[in-house]
Amino acid sequence: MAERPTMKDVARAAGVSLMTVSRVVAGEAGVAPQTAARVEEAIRTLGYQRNDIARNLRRKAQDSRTIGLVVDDLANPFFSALARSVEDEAYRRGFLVLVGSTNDDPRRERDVVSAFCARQVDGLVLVPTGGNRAFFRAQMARGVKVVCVDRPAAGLPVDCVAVDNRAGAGTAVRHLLVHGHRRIAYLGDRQEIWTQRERFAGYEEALAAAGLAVDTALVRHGLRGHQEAAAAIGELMASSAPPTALFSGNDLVTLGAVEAGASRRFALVGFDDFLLADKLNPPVSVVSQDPAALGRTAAQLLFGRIDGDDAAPRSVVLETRFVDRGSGGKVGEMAEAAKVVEVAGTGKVAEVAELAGTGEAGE
Amino acid sequence: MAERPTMKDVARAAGVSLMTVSRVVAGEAGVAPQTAARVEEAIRTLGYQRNDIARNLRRKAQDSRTIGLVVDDLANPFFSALARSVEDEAYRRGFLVLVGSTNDDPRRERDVVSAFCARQVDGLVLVPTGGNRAFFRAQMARGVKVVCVDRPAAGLPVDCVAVDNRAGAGTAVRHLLVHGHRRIAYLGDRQEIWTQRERFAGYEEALAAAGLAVDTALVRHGLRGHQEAAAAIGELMASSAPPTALFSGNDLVTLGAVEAGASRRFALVGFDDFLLADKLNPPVSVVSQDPAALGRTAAQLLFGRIDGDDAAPRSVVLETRFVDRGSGGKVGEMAEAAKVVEVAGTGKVAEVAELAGTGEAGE
DNA sequence: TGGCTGATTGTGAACGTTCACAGCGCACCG
DNA sequence: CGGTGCGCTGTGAACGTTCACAATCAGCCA
Repeated sequence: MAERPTMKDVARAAGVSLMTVSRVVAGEAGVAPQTAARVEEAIRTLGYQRNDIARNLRRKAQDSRTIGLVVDDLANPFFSALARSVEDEAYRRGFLVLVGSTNDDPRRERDVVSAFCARQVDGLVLVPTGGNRAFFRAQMARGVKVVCVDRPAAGLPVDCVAVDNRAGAGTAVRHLLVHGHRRIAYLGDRQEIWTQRERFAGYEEALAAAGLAVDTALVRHGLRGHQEAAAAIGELMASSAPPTALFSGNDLVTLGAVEAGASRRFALVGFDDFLLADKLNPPVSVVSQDPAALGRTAAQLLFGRIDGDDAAPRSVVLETRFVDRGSGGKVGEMAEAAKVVEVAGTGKVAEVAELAGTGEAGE
Repeated sequence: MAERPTMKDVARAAGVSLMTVSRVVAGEAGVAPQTAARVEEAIRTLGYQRNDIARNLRRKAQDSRTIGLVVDDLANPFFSALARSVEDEAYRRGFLVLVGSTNDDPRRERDVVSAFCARQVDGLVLVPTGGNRAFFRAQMARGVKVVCVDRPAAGLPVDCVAVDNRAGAGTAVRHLLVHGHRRIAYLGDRQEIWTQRERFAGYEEALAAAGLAVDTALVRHGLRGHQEAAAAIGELMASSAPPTALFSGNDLVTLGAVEAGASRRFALVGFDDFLLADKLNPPVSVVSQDPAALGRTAAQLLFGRIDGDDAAPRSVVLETRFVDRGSGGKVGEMAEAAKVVEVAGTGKVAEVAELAGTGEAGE
C-alpha cells in the first residue's frame, strides 16, 4: 500500500543526487565503487525498483521494448502454439508481449491494436481479421512495425509469414482423388478469412484439374468452431446424395467432423494437424503446418524491422507437410464404420501411426 | 518514420492550448463545441493518438490499466484456455494483458514478473512455480495485487483459485479400485508442483483407505511433457510386474500414456480432460476441470482487488467432474488390445461416447 | 605553480501528459 | 451597476526518469 519509492527517495537515503542513482540503476560506468555500494544499499533497504514507464518516456531511443501479439483466438491450440514461440523470441531479446484475441471481429481488432499502439508498442505480430485496413496505415506511419502471420492483410504493405495454403489443399484433394473419390465435400470457416479462401481455391483447382466440377451441394462455408462444423457434417451425412470424402478447411472443422463420426463413414483429410490425430480410429490424415515455426519466423522478422531493417516487405512461405495416416481411404472402403475398425484391429493402424510419427519430428 | 505527433502539435495546429487538447482527447466536458471541432479536425489531419504511457505517468489515479498473466506454458491447451478467459475479462474492463511463460523455471518467473512490475502492472494472475517467494512480497508491498490460479504459492498471502486436486484424484483412483484394480500405477509431473503433490496424495489416500500400500515400483514423478511420459510408460509396460491400471497426474502425461498405447493395455484415468478424449479407442475417462472458469474467476478476483477490495485473502475451490468414458475397465478386460478394439467395433464405443458427450455440456 | 586531464558528481531541462488553479468574458440578479 | 456565478480557456508545476552539459576535485607533468 505504501507509495512506491522513487529514485528521489533512494537519492535522499544514500545522500547522493538523482543522477547518480540513475547511473547505478542503469549499470553505467563512472560511479565510484564506494558510492555505488551506498546507493545499492539504499535501494535494497527501500525495495526500490525502477519505473520503466517513466524511463521509456524520457529515453532518447524511443522504444518501449514491448510488442503486441494479436491473434484470432488465444485458446485455439494453433494460435497458442504460435503465441508461445513469439513470446519466447521476445523473452530472448528482453521484450515484453501484450496479447489480445480478436475473435475475428474487426472492431475488437481495432480496439486492441489501438490500445497497444497507445501504449507505444514497438511492433505488432498480427493475425489480421478481414476488416478495414486504413487504420493500420496510420499506425505504421507513426513507426509501429507490423508483421502478419498466418494470413496477409489485404492492402497492407507489410511482411507476412504463412504457408502455401492453396498448394497444401491441392495435395490433400489430389490424395483423395487418387484414392478414387469423385464426390469430395469441402467444409470450411468464413470465406472472409484468407486461408479459407485459399484452401477452397486449392480444392477447386484440384477438382478442375481432374475434370470435375464443384458440386455446391457438397460445399459449406462459414463454420465457426467445431460444434457448427459437426452439425453441418451431420446434415451432409443425412443427405440423399452424401459425399464419399471430406476435405476440411481447418483444425476446428476437422474436429467437428471427427466428433460427428464422419471419419468412420467418409474418407477425411483435414487442414492443420492436431493432437492425437494419429490415435483416432481411424487416424486422420492432415495437411500439417508448424505454428511454432510461423510464430518464430514472424517474430524474427518483426525484430529485424524494429532493429532498423527497412527493406521492401517480404513474404515468407513456409512448407506444409502432408501426413498420410490412412483416412483418405479408397471409395467403398469407408462405407461402413465396422469395416474400418476391423482394418484397424489387424494392426494397420499401428503401422500408419508409426509412419506419421516419423513425419512429425520436432515437437 | 515521422515522429509521432504530440498534443503540442495538435494544439499548435488548432490554435489552442495544450490543456484544451487534453480535455478534448479525454472526452471531458467543458469545451465549446466549436473549439472541440477544431481540435478534432487537427487530430484527424495529424493522425494524432494519445500516448497512454505519458498519460499514466501523470494521472492521479496511478493505475496503468494493465495486468500481467504468468503461466507455466502458454502453448499448453490448459493454460491457453485459461489465458483466453483472463484476457476476455480484462478486455471487458478496458485492461491490457502482458503475458509470459515460466516453463516452471523460477528464474524466468522472476525475470518476467520483475519486468511486468517495472511496467507498473496493476496486478498479476499467476500460476506460480515452486521457487522463491520473498521477491513477490516486495512487489505486493508496492501495491501490485496478486491472484494465484491453478496452484497456491507457498507462503504468499494471496487469493487463490484452484480445484480440489486431492479429492479429484481420490475419485479417479477409487473408480479404478471399484473396478477391481489393485496394482494401480501413478505417473506425474514434478513433485515441486503443488497440483502434482496433491494429486499424488489423493492417490495415496485412496489406496490407504482400501487397505493398500503404495508400491514405489509403480510410481514415477517428474515427467515433463508427453514424450517423457510415454517413455516412462513404455518401461512400465515392459516390466516383469506391470500394473493393471494407470492414474496420470496431468493432461500431458495422459497424452503420453495414450501415445504409448497404454490405454489399450491398462485401465487408464487421467487428471485433466483433453480434446478428443472421447473419440479415442478406448475413450479415456478423466477428472475434468474447467480452465476457462479458473481463469475467469481469478481475473474477477484480481479486478476486485484492484478496485480496492482489501479483505483477507480468499481461497476459491472449483469443482472437478469425473467423466467416465469407460477406460477404467475391470481387471483382465483390458488385457489385450485386440479385444478392446473388437468391443469398440461392436458399437460399444459409440454408446460410451454419447454418454461422455452429455457429461461435457458447455464447451 | 599553473594548467591540463580524467574521473566522479551534480544541475536544469526535457519526455508527453494531467492536475490544480487562475483568468477571462458574459449573463443574471438584486 | 457591482457582485456573483458559470462556462470556457490557459498557465505553471508535476509525474519519474534520462539527456546534455557543467562543476568539482585530485593527480600529474612541465
